[in-house]
Amino acid sequence: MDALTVNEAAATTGWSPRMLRYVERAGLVVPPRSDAGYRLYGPGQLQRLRTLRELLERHDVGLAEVSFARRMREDAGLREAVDEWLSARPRRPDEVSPGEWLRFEQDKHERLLAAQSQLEVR
Amino acid sequence: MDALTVNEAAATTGWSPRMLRYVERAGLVVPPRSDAGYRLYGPGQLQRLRTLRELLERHDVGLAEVSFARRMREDAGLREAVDEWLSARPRRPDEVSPGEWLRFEQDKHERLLAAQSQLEVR
DNA sequence: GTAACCCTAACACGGTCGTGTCAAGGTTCC
DNA sequence: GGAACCTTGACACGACCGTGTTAGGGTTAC
Repeated sequence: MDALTVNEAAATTGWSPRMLRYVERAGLVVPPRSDAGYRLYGPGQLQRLRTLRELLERHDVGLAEVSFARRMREDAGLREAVDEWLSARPRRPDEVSPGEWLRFEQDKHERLLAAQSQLEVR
Repeated sequence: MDALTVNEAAATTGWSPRMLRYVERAGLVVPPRSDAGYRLYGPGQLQRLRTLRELLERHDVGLAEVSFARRMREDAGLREAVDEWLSARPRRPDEVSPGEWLRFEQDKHERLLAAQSQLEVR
């Protein structure tokens, strides 16, 4: 009886039931089902949901990105292609000035924060 | 004089000038600038743009995903956290039935194709 | 000096991500 | 047998991704 239904699992992991279904759809935590098709979260899945949550919050990552990391890990061809492209840095060091490529991610973050403070003020 | 301006570089790499600026913003191919601020694409950048294009097409990946792969490569903390989460598979093999987690990506693809054929018909 | 090019900033638009909510219908439990 | 739960499917919504386009203003080259 140590298997929780979706609402119970949500309550003990900090996700919403909606998001638990979404996480399943993304292939990240897929619980087994009862005969009637109910999701049954065991201790393993619950732990996995909690650590996933930590991972996303701590490193500002999205589910899609973790999914992509998983895809790279499973698909050797993809992994090699990406790795090779990334390691083929320019012969002359004319390309990336350090601190430049951070702008992209930072801008996203700033826009997000700006949007949030708008909400708070309201 | 073996450095091309943004329009010329676009013509020889298959990107649009707009996208060349976007790719730069994503930190993937950042050309040096002339005194006046013009982007100057050398042979190295041009090659990199062509191979990037191949990579994206061949593996159905987006710029944001390559950017994320780069981020994982630079940020050891992130890389370790993601890798650890992904390798911490369930003790009992009750979690992912093979072929299940493919649905997510496939669905995306199908919806995309459906949308595209709508356009063609029109 | 002027045509042709470059720059950034911005609007626009369909698609995806993350999330909530609601509807129509099965299941479980008293 | 009805309340309280579960299922899938859909609409909604703001933010982001990929992309084109346009506007206002410098630069280059003839």
